[in-house]
Amino acid sequence: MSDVARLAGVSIKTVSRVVNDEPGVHPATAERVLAAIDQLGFRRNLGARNLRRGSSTGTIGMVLEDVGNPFYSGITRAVEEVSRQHGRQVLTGSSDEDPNRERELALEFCARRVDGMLVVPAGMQHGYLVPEMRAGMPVVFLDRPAGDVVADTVLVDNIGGTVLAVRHLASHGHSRIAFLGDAPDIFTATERLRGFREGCVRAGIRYDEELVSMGPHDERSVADALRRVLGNRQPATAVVSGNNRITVHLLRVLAGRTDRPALVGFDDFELADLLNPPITVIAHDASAIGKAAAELLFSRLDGDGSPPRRVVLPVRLVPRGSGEVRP
Amino acid sequence: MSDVARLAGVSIKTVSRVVNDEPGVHPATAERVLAAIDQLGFRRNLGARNLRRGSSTGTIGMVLEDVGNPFYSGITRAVEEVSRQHGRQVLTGSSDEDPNRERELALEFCARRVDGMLVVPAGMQHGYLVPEMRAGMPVVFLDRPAGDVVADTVLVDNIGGTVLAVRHLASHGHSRIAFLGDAPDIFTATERLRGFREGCVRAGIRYDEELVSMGPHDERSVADALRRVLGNRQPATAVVSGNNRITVHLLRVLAGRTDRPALVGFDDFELADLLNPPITVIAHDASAIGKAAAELLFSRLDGDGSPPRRVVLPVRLVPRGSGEVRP
DNA sequence: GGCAGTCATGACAACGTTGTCCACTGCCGG
DNA sequence: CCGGCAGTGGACAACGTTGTCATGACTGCC
Repeated sequence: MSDVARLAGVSIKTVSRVVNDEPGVHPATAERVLAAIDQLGFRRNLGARNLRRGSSTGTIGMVLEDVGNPFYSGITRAVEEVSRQHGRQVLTGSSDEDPNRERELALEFCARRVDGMLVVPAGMQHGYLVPEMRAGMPVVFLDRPAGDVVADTVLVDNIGGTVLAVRHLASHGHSRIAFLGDAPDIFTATERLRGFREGCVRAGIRYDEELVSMGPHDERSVADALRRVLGNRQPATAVVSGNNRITVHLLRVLAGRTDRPALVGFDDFELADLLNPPITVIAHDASAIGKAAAELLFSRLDGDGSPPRRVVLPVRLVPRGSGEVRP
Repeated sequence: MSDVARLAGVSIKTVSRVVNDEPGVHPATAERVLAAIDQLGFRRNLGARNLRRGSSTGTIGMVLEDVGNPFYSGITRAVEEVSRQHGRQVLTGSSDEDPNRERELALEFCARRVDGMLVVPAGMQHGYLVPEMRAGMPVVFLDRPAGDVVADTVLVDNIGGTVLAVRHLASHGHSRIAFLGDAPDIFTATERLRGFREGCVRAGIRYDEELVSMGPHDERSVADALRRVLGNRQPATAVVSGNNRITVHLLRVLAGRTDRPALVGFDDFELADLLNPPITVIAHDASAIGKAAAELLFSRLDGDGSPPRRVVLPVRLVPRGSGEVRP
């Protein structure tokens, strides 16, 4: 900046005035300054600016499980969109379900003085965020609630979703329904299992633990689980899958078989409608989650001091065929 | 920091020494300082630190087309991974193919003093980056080359890919092959078209402009284009699709028809193998692109001053069925 | 001509941190 | 008893900006 000032023959403060569009600079002077800026390729240092002004850094942080997963990248996209409208950039990091990594990323973002943070919790302990939150940094948790702090949270109706799935399958005559879910330390997994159980009760079906297999799941473990529930003395005639990845594994395993059980998957996914049979899913909108969470975050940044909110977004069953099979 | 110093009864410099693990602090003193830090929830301001040290900001910027697109989110994930190994955070932004937005994002990242930048070009003019590059900021372009600057670039073998696709279809007896590509101002689109043409020549097939439709494409325009090439006096018996989104649109359009042409799609996508018929694709690895680009960037940051490189990653044809149909 | 009132500009401090350099305390050997 | 040395701690400047306030040159008016 002082280089620019020297070249334009003005003081550094005048350059500052020009780059900040402050009034009170003679047009001819401004012209000279702009020319100098252009010639030197000067770009003001936002870090220094933020330091001096004590103002926001213009960034928000986002910790999620895996940007590579279409579900989370959909969320990311929506968050980016809302952030743009509010003039903020987004720092992202993937935790890979590792609580330490989540913590590391979140604290790193704090040190960078993000204006706010969106977190898809990997672990159950979030006490480490309390000092920041007390210092005024808003945090919104997405997809899963925080372990041990009260904070804004955006969830989908996990329980309602699996209740719907079971009801749907039961209404098509299934009474032996299996559930393949994610690892039980993941909030959404246990909620969906709970909904599954509740759905069984409401539909008057016996809840059979032998038909439940909780992850972590890869293709092989899904194959094993499927073999088990289908090879049972009283085999399952339908399966509810706990998330999009498990559904995909399941589809790949089922591709080789002829005795395909009915299937309802939690989470919608691209091309589900073009498979044979098309896959019935519990759909919810990833971008809606991102949008709701980001908007909640920005309302906090705009001074909304109301008590922490818990937003639960609705899910809907999209019947496509795979769940309408009769046993 | 001065609060911490006051609470611990030391000078602010001593606190600095403690947080930086500098030698020359009495263990008992360090203990007191750490306790004070913990009690106050102090987190050092990385912005100020970087300003003072004139060191790297520990961030890299990444401008891409749309994080929500699985192809780019795969790249993002790989970039994140490599960046983590090099101790950097990643700022991302989606340009939506808008050159102005790309420029805006890139300059914003520059103002934040990112250590380096990865750019999927939306436009053809990148002169605006020259000052930064001259000032030592490495930039690597991905998926498409920069318009008017010489710089590191990571591409896939677009031409080779469509040549392969045409050869494959021709070897199954097709001689009337259509090409549905993206907008011609997108580098990959014209390259793939060029490969298509070249493939026709090599296979001894007549290249017929009436069978080519360049986008931008949505589902409706794909349907129109398909109707045109199939309704031709000499209808196409096979289609090459120019990218994953066009392929998906095409699949949705084709779902209703019985006279399905053979199909080879550029870009692999999840579940392509589970469709009926399974979709033959020109596959390349999104994460390999991200990894290669990020590693190139970090090698520049580590001082590699060799001339700009152009890395072209191989593609391969994955035969699955949709391309093996006979006319 | 003098005086208030504008306008354009600049000097200086401060943001939170760290590097440099100096000062103090003991303690040792001569 | 003193000089020097090792081990500590602190004062101060600087990073690149911007907010505050002061300065100086003009203008218009009595």
